[in-house]
Amino acid sequence: MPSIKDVANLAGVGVGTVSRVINNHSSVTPETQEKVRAAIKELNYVPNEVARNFKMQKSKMVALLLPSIWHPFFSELAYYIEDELDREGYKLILCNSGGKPDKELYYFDMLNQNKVAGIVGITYNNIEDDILTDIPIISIDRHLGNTITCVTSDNYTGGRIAAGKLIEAGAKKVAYLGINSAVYSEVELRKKGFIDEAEAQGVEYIIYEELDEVYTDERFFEDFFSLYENRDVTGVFANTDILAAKYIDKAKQYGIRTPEDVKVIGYDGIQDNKLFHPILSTIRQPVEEMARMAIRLLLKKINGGKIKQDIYRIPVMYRVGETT
Amino acid sequence: MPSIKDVANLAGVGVGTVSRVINNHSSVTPETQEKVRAAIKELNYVPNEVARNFKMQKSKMVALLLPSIWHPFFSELAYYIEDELDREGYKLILCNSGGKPDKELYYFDMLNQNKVAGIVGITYNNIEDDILTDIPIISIDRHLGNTITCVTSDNYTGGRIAAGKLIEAGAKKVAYLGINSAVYSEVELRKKGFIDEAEAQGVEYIIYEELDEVYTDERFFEDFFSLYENRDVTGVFANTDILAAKYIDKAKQYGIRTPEDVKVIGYDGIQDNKLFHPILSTIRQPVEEMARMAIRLLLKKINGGKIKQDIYRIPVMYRVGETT
DNA sequence: ATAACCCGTTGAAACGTTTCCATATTCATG
DNA sequence: CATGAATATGGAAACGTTTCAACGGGTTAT
Repeated sequence: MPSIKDVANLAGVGVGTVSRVINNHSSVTPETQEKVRAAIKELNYVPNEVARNFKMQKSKMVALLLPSIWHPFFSELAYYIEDELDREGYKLILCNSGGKPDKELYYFDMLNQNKVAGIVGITYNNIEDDILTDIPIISIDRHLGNTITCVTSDNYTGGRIAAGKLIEAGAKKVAYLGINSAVYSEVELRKKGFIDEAEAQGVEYIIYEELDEVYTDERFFEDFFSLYENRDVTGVFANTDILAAKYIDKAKQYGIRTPEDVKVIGYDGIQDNKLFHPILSTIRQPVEEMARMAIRLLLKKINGGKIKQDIYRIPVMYRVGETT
Repeated sequence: MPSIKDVANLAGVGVGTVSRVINNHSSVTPETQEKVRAAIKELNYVPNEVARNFKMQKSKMVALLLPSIWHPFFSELAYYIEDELDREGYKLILCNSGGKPDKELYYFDMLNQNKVAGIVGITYNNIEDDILTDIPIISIDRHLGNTITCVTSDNYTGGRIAAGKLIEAGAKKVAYLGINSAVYSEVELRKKGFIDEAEAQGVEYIIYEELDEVYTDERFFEDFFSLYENRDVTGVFANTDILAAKYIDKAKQYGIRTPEDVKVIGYDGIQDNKLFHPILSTIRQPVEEMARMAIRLLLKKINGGKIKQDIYRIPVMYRVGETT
């Protein structure tokens, strides 16, 4: 494997000159450039990126740390993140934490050792400031503390729209269904928007949540349907699409039909084709914009730029399906 | 950021000793070890993995090159691949080629420069031998040439099972539906198995394919349904789940009901919950086994091991859904 | 004619590891 | 006690790149 030195020798120039030709830094005369390029071609030389990273003490690698790439929301996000990174010449390292705090810490440690240029973190715990010495980090969909810039969808407005659309579709009593991990604070805004809209319109509402994931889905829904005051709910806003689909499935077992008896709206917009039913009415997160925005902000940080806001909220859209 | 030298100085030992303690290579007395560990702790030293990679002329990074992580089949695969790699202390670089040959080459080039330890390639073109100087590579689901070891599901048996199950479910005339890229040779076996089983059972069959992707889905199905000889098909084996779902959707528009009028079986098994309908009857690819097998083989290659077979076929399973 | 300057170029130093050879120490053996 | 073997440690070299101080030669200004 030829090195820059071999190129320099063959071309009859110094290594510095070769380096400057490769990176076209300062000026090199056209003749010299030609000689160098010829030598590169002849030797089939390719720059050793690892050596470069080492010398520069930084790499063009960005890590994406998320619970599971298997989840369709995250895989879509990852797709756009990789695309945006690639446009800027960065590589993506993928890390599945499984949502486990210790695995997240383990990965932070590893990324630290590997001197990645930056991290996009979709974590379930707060990130301690002292974990990351000086690696820029952006979070998506989770507000992790004021030091870390966060890109998220406009959860509050999403909640308001959801309530509004349910009511518009004829719901007289609406319910918010949520399963959250405790530190996942940003999602609370979906609830808040929902409540505010229901109250603004004077419609009765219920909040039904499971925060600590001690319940199984089974128990969660069993309890919901057995509670007397939930009997006359005619509009349901589930805080994720998956939860909405689970609700619809369970409801059917109780003889409650969607959308005839109850209107349902989810959140995320993970269905990207119309092949499987029910097609959920949902608050669509602008995944592509979130991904690209996150990367642009991250690269700005990497390049020493200052970022003004600490939360960027991208507008959501209501997407009508078969469940309202 | 402290280096190994700082640790050595503080501990009052040589750099070699520190290195040996970190990697516990040859013997170091317990006392010396203790001194070194204390110094490491005090300085908050973490080994610089980039420098190590540089010196060793190899990294613990493996690249996964695939058309799109967004596709549920690939995202499941990626999940298990990352998991298996992580167990062995390897990191995963994710590359979406979009199925574009030039992007694939571009990535190969990049990975070459970055001296990744190995590549899992799910590509749409044949990989030229000369592209990869000496990076071990494994392909999944695509047989790319005899030099490259391939892990795949047992496509032939899958095809036979599909035909068998359709006939068992009462189909009198069966059809194979396929959309393939031309070099994607391994999938041909699904067709071959299908044909062999239909012939073995003496059942009439049709092969309906689109190889070059010049048709839109629209045209593909329009032509299928308008062909006279396709009218009495009562069993359809689509070579992917997505294609099966599209077929069912289109068929409905023509007044053909599934499974009443036609039984449908897909291939892949991408649905991992029972929330969306129709739940496809399908030939389930053993994604997890394929992923782990691929990584185990790749790591074996990386560590200089010899691999006996050049194709590893993992058994498939028939998973019954609502469409047969 | 000399000084000052500019431009293109050179090559050594440095980045943080691992490895290997040399040296120092310990220990067992005769 | 002398010798040799085994064990423990130190430190220089090397990996391939970038960068920077220094240099040479040509041009311009004085």
